[in-house]
Amino acid sequence: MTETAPRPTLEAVAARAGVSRATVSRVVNGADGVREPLVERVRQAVEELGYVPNQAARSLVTKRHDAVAVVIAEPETRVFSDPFFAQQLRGISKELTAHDNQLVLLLTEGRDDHARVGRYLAGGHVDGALVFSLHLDDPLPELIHRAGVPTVFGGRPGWSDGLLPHGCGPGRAGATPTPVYVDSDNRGGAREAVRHLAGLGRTRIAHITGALDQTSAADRLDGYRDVMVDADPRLVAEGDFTPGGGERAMRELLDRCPDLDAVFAANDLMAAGALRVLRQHGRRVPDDVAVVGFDDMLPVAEQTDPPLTTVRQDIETMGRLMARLLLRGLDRHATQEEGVGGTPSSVVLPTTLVRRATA
Amino acid sequence: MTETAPRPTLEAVAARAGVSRATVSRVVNGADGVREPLVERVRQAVEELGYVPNQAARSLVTKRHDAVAVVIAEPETRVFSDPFFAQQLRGISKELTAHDNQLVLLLTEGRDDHARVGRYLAGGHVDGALVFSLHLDDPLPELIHRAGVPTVFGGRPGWSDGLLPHGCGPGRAGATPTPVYVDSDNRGGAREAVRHLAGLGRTRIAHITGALDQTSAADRLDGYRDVMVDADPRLVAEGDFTPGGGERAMRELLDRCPDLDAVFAANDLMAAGALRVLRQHGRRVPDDVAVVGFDDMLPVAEQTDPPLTTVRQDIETMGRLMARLLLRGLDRHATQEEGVGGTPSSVVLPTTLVRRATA
DNA sequence: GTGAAAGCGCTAACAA
DNA sequence: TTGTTAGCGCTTTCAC
Repeated sequence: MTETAPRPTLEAVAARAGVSRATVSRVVNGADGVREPLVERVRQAVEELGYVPNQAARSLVTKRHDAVAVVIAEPETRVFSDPFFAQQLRGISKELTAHDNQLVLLLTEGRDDHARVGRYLAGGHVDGALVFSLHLDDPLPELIHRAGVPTVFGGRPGWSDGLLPHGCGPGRAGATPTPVYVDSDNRGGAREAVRHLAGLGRTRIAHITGALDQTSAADRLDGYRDVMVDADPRLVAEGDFTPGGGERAMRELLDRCPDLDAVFAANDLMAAGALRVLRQHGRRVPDDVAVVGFDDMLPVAEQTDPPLTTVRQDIETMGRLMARLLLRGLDRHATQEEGVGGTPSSVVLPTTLVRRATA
Repeated sequence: MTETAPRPTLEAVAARAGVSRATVSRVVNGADGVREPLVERVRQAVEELGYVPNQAARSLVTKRHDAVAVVIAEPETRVFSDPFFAQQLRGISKELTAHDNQLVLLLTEGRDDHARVGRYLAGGHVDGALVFSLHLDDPLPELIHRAGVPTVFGGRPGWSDGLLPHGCGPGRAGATPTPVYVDSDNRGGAREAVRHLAGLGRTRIAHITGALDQTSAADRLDGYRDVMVDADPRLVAEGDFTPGGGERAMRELLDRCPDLDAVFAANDLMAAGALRVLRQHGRRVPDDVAVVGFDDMLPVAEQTDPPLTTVRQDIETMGRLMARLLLRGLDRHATQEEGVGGTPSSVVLPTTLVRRATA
């Protein structure tokens, strides 16, 4: 299994190079003010001994970890099957590695996991956290808040309209924090989708919602209602952002309102499920029923039959932005220039309609 | 973004409870030998202060981290779209959390990432590593070896037949390590698949390989050849374990050998791709062409049309086993009982043929 | 420019 | 049973 020979320490390098620990530290950390020949000697000693700094020791004094946790409140099965997360993580990962930060992925399914994640964050393994796919009444924000870890949320948290859900923990933190988040203009995007369908002359426009305990789903529903002011409530069916959920919802809708002529699904995965059901029921798309999705997840939207018209949000950019916001906040923190660049605040990104063949 | 109030230390708790740091440490770590009333006082102080141990400080002295890295040598896009990884991670995750270990996921795409991962592992953030999806000539094993981190591989590493690829690093480690790995009986499973097809009376049996720089793909090809001793070499097309690769390979095969009557694909994803191409070309499955996959990835194998006959390997169990082997090894290490339970050694799991409709 | 020394927060001998 | 003490490996003043 590989043996664990004791790793060389700063001390060892210093001895070998014939200098003090302080000098080695300076060289290793790229501080200037060390004369060239010494630098060379130290470099060589480091090389020869295969020295790598012990991060625990370093963190103990610097209180930095150069690591950021990404917390996703979904079961593995979803995280690893919904391309949404892949894209978001890709964006985050790029930004973090560009700034030499490690990404630590934490998935939380159940209650036990929450406790574990809380301990991990509070244990000071990471400098900050990126949290997404929050659900209503999720204990996570409270936990994170108590852990005192700087955080940026992906998607507007459900409790942003006031206080944290369960009151503040002992000792930690002062005022109720204003959450910093990155989100798409879900409501606006939904409006655009539904208006597009209406512009096509459709009047019986149905909506398949996402999991309504997430703000993204609720916001898209609101957008739908903005346009369909007095819509038949039976035209709305609740989904859960999964293909299976989309199928179920579509069947339900077809059952309740056989005369529907359009469907706006809250994401592409559900739209794909809906398309399958429509085909099974002999409805032609877009002739009989027009369909619009949300996300523009390329591997999904381009592969459906026919290719999916959808609302595009730049997910990778959202990820990048989350990471950037967090790192900037950490920086600001470190350099004490509170308020110079201004406290980072939330960002809402615009969406665009991508026309393909389903509407 | 949340403020960072200084966290309370052991010292603070001790002061508040009116005991020594040692006692607090004992209580916090669940050591017995502390009298009940004191335990109570300490517990309360911990609670009141919201104390959480500083892991960096703890690791510095214990040299334990209760964290394990999972290293996957694939781009995010694949990791997050191939259910194989999801299942494996699920198994690993279950086993690790059962033993109170954190899972740290490290994805490595390119050369830069390798260096970063190497630094991370050598930096002593984790007690061990679980590595999979290794490719031939991957610098990872060498890096990990130099980092001196106990490791269990998922799938037999390509260099197991002798030494490490590039010679040993400076200072670290002694003898060439025998890699510990968990794998399926890829060759045996492939043989069974092909024999099954032969048993159906098929004679022009083609094979779509996986990425041949991975031992799993090479082993499955070997199994195919074991049965198809003097097969037409044109019956073998190279794929890459992705659906797109399966489609390409299938087209190639159809082009080269229009008379083929069966296909064994090295995984389900490629089999699904092959099925699509066969349908496009008007071949009926299994009447004209019988198809067998590998993996028995339920969300794939059961959803294909018709449902896929395939070689089942229990991926989640593989993951669990990898984690268990690693943890056991770490334990052994810690308790010095070298050799008592025997050094953990590799495991090869059996496969079974699952008959559905394609063969 | 370089080194000596203090101390980050914790655990683990060892004493009491 | 509890407290005292000595580091773990590193960074960082502060002298030289």
